[in-house]
Amino acid sequence: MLADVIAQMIEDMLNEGNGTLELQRNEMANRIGCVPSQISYVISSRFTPERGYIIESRRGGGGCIRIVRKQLGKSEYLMHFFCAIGNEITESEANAYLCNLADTGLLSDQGFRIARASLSNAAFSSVHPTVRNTARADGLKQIILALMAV
Amino acid sequence: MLADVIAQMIEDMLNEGNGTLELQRNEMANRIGCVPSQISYVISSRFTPERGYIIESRRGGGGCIRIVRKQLGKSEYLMHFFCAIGNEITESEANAYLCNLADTGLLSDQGFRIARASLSNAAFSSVHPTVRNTARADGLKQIILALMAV
DNA sequence: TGACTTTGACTTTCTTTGACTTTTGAGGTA
DNA sequence: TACCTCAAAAGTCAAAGAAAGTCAAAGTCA
Repeated sequence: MLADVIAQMIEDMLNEGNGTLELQRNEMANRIGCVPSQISYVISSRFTPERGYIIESRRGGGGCIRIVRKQLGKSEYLMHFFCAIGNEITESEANAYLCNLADTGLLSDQGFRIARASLSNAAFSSVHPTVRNTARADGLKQIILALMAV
Repeated sequence: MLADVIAQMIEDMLNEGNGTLELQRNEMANRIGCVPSQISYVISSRFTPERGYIIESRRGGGGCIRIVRKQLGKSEYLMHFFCAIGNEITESEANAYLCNLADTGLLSDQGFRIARASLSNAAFSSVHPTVRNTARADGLKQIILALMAV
C-alpha cells in the first residue's frame, strides 16, 4: 500500500539521519509519484506525537517538514500519566498531577510554575465555563507530550 | 534560502558589533546579489521588536539602517513582554515571544517546551475558535506573571 | 458497514521581485 | 544666508511564486 511504502521511506531516512529528517513535501511526492497531500496524510497518521515523533514545518519558498524521533525511556511514566488524564480536569486535580511530576523530578521548578500558571483558572477566564475543564485537560496533555519530546 | 542567508549575515554582524550594527541596504543587496527590498523584508520579518530588536534608519545620501539588539534586565524584560501582549495572540506570535524569553535565558529549555505546548492550538482545540486567541493571551500572561514571581 | 486511503481543489503562509514614493544631504545660486 | 535642485539613499506595496495545510469526496478493504 502506498501509505506504508511512504512510511517506510521516511523511517529509513530517519534512521539514516540519526533520528532527524527534513523533507520537502512536493519534491518527495514528485519522486514517489503521488499527490503532495499523501505525504501529509502519512505523517499525520503514522508519525504522531503519541508514537514518539515531533513534527515541525515551514510554508512558503524553501519550506520543509521536519521530523524528529525521540527515543523512549522514562516516558513510560509520562505515558502512564497521559493516559490517566480524562477528558476534563479541575485546577486542583491538575495541580496534583503537576506536584507528582515535580516530585519525580520530571518537572523542574520553573517548569512546574509555568505549567501551573497556564492551567490555572485565571488563565481560562475567557473560556466558556462548560469547556474550561476540557481545555485544561487538553493543555495538560500537551504539556506532557512536550515533556516526552525531550 | 535567501532570506535565511541574509538573516544569518545580519546575525553575525550583530555579534561582531556587540549587538549593534549599521548597514547600507543598497550596498549589501549589491554584495549579495538581490534586490534591496529583500533586505527590508528580512529585517521586518526577522528582526522585529517582538524579538528584541530596535530598528532605525535614515534615507538619503549616506543613509543606513541601524539594528540594535536590546538586552534588558529581567523584570524590565518580563514587564515589557507582559505589556506587549494584547488581548489576543496567535500561536505563532506566542511562539515568537517564547523564543525570545528562551533566548534571553529567562525560560529554561523545559520551561519553553511546556509553555509552547500549553499555548499551542492543540491545547485549545476544545475552546471556541472565537475566544481561542484570547484564552491564549490570558495563558501567556499568567505564565509571565509566574516567571516574575520568582 | 466502518475504518483507513487516495486524490485534488482550495487556503494559508512565506518569499522574491520590481515599480513607485519619500526623505535627506550636498552643492550651486541669488 | 536662504533657497532650490538633484541624486542618493531607504520605504512601501502589490503581484507573482513557492511551499505546506486543510478538507471533503470517492475509493478500498476487512
